[in-house]
Amino acid sequence: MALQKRLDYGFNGYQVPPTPRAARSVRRRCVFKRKADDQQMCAFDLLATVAGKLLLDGESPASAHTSCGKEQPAALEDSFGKEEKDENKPLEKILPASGITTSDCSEKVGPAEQLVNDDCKLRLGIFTPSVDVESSGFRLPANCGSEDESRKLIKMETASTRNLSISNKASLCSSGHSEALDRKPSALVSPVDSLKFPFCRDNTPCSSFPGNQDNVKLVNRDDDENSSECNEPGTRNKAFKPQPRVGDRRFRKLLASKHCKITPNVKDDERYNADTERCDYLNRKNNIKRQRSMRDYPFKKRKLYDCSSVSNSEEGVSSDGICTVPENGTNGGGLGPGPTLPGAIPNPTPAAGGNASFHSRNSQVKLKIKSFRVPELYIEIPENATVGSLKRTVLEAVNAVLGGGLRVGVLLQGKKIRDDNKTLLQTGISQDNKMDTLGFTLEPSPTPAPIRLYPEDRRGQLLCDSPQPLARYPPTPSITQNGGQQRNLDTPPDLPGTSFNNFIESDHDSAPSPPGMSLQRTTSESKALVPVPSMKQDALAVVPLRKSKRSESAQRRIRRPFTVAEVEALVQAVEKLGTGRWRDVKLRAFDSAKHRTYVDLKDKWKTLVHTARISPQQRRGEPVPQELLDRVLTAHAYWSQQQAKQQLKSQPDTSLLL
DNA sequence: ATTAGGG
DNA sequence: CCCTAAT
Repeated sequence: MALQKRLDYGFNGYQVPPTPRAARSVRRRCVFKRKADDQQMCAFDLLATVAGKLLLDGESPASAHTSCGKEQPAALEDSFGKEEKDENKPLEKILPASGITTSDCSEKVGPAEQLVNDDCKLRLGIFTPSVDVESSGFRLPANCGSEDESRKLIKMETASTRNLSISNKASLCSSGHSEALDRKPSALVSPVDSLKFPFCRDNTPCSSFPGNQDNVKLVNRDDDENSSECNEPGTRNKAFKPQPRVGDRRFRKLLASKHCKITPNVKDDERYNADTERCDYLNRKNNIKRQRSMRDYPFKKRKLYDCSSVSNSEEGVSSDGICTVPENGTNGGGLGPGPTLPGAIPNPTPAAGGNASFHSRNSQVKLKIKSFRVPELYIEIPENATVGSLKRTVLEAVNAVLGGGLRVGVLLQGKKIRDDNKTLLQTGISQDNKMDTLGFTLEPSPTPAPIRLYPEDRRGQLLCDSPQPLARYPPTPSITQNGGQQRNLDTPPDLPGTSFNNFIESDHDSAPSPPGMSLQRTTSESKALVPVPSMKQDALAVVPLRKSKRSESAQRRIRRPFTVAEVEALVQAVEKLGTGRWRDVKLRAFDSAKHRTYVDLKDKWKTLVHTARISPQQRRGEPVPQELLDRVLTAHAYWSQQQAKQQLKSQPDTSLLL
């Protein structure tokens, strides 16, 4: 690196040590650095600050953009709005023209900066597809006092994102109440206004199975090698792992969920926070649904997956006591575990001093969150890296942030509302005149056990103090996750923008984004956002130091569920070759799928056989056509028999003896 | 390097 | 998917 010049996209966050794999990869490096003074903060803090402006319905129709452009996800956009198409082109070649420069980014970023020579910061913005309010808006049943207007539609505009000055975050964090901090826009921001990340992409690498005949070979572009190294498990930053699960789900829901209803019931929130373990299922489900809907989002949650696994271990280890407990303490006293139906009327949560009377009426407040913007990311990448790698790097960075576990904060008139138990009415959110000042922020979720960099940090208190999001989007109750079939009607998993995971995962494909989704530049950034100090970040920040048992050794490979096409290829190959010849099967049908080893195929077959034997209701993951499963059983039976015969022949003695 | 099977 | 044992 000494010789190499790096671009540093700023994200005031954490540093992510290159994973072994990344290290090996000469091509690029991704390093997240956090500012020196910001060491203890978690990147998430910064990133996640998002503010939203709520507009009353109809207030500014123009602002509601629902169209979705087709852009590549994570496409690097130069300042001119022109997208660099050649991913293989070295950055240095395009940078000058693109406005991304290596020029002067003088700010020191912190300890890590030794690695960095030049810092160029790009602002990253993430845009969620606008969601139709009607169908997708969040509904917040609120107890309404005087006015019974049944519903207010609120459109939330993208809030502007700003960099938080982190200097005194300590105070910020600890102070229990929100102060609107004022942040100054970071000087680091490069000319590049923002990178846009469409949430809605529909690239499906998915392969329709090509060959119908005998030799089916999957053309798998899923090469590990080519795909971003960053995405590779090994490359993945472990630092981020801790938060993923919860955040993942939550985030997804926040972003995309249509039909999400949020009940004011705080308790629900709490409950949801607690459940971090179902992410996998959720993800899986999402994938499935997605496919069913014909929208294959290429990105799978590869990273998240890894992250979670790692993080978990970390969590367990972390001694801070920061708990993994999501947020209980303060408000949610006893959240009943039982799932609350979305439509259920929230129990009035008597906040201290709250007006119990209010809850008698429920007015619905509809909110539409058009997009969230991710504040700043620092990315370090070699100058000669390709655009494609840059994209992946950015994607990874964003993913790390988003997938790390987010929670939502609610700001009203610049103040953070910490009491989750208050009703919208009580806080004034339901009042029209205050809608404008309503903002949402994304904050790192405290849930994942953070690993702290500095032992002495005051993280503990911070965590405790952390504000409770007013309206957190409740993840679908366990129902959804368990029964593959049954899902909450209110939360269709399929939304394009919904799964961030997917987004992240697909490094290779750059399919066109699904119609309807657009990336728009947020013009409103300037307004609306209220500064939110990030506090719990500490937890996140910790990550870098963590040494997981695994960290040193090879990392677990990313989970890559077999697609139906792959299954078909496998079945076909096995039908022909039989079981026990996995190497041949691999060569025959998965020769190009570098990430599928013969062991994987063997394992898959094993699971397929199992899957075929269990009832459809018990099956999880992407549904495999019954027809294929039947073939699996047939082939399995046949080859098992063959095998038996073989053995019989080879060892007649045995039979004789018996 | 493969195969088989348990975890 | 991982890990191991046995080939």
